[in-house]
Amino acid sequence: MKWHELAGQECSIARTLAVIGDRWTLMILRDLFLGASRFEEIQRSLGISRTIVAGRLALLETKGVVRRLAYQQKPTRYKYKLTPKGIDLYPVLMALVHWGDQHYATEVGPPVIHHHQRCGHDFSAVLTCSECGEPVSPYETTVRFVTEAITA
Amino acid sequence: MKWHELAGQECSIARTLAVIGDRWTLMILRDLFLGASRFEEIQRSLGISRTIVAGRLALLETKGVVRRLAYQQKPTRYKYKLTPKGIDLYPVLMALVHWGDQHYATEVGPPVIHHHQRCGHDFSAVLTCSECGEPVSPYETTVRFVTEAITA
DNA sequence: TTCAGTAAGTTTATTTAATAAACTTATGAG
DNA sequence: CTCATAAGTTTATTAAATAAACTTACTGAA
Repeated sequence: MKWHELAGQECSIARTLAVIGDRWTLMILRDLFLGASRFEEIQRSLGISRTIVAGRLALLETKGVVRRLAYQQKPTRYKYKLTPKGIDLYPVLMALVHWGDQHYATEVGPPVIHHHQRCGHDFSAVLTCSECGEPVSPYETTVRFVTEAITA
Repeated sequence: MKWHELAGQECSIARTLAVIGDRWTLMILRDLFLGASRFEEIQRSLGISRTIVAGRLALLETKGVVRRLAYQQKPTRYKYKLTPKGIDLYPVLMALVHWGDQHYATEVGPPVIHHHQRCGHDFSAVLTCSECGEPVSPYETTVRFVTEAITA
C-alpha cells in the first residue's frame, strides 16, 4: 500500500492520515493554530524546504482543511487560514500536545501552557465519552466493524 | 530542519511527532490497538514494505512505545505489545478516528463503532478540559510560552 | 531426508520523495 | 538602479521508501 491509497481504506484513521499523516503537515497545522498564516512565516518557523511547505499547503487546500486568501493586491499575496474542517483538528493537536507533555516535559514543566478562558484555569486535554461524559480508557472500550455494502 | 531534529524542539507536538509523526507509524499503532501483535500480521494488514515495518517497530521500541517479547522458543519469535506509554496514545488515535468519522463517513455511517462498556453506549471522542470537565474549543483557549533556562 | 511452509527479519536494487540553493515575478523604498 | 520582501517554482542532489529476493531456524509431511 502506498500513502495516497490510505484515503480509500475503510478506516477513519487511514482516511485522516491520508490528509494529515505525513512528517510535516501536523507541524504546519500547529503553526496555523498558533496564529501563523503566511507562507514565509511557516517556512521560517519550521526551517524546512519551501517545496514541502508549498506542496503541503496545496494538499491541505484541496482537502478543504485550509483556505488560501489574498491579503493584498499589487502584488497579490496570499495567506492561509484554517477552515471549520481544519479547526476540527484541534482535538488531534491537543492530544499530541498532551502526550508530549506527559512523556517529554522537563523539570521546568511543559513548554506551552494552555489556558481555558471559560473556566479560568490552565488545562490539559482529556478524552471523554460523548455519551456519559466520563474519561475513556482503552481498557473499557470495544470496537465493532460495520461491513459496508459491496459495490460490485 | 530535519525530521529527527523535532525531538530537540521546545514543543510537545514536535517531540511527539519525532516519535510517531511519519506516514506509517500511526497505522502500525492502530493495528496494535486493534489487537495485532506479530510482525507478519502488521505487515500483511498494511501491505507495506517489510523494511518499513521493521524500522518503525525498532524505533517505537527504543522510544519505549512498544515492547518486543519472545512468544516462543526454537525458533525464538517475537511479538510487539504496547507499553503504558504506548497506551497513552489512545486519545491521539481516537481524535484521528473522530475527525475521519466527522468528515469522511459514508451514508452507512462510520466504518468502526466504538463502544464504551462502562456506560453501555456507542460513543465518539470528545476533548474536554482537565479542570472543569467541559468540552473545549480552540476559540475559548489561549496559550502561554514557558521560556526555559538557556543552557549555555 | 528432502521439500514446503511459517515467522521474523535483512539485503539489494530501484523508484520516489525530500532537501538546499538558486531562480522568478511583482512591487515599493531609498 | 539596486535592494528588500513575499510567495512561490525550478533544478540538482541526497535521503527515504519500495518490491522482491534472501536468510535463519524450525515443524510437519512425502
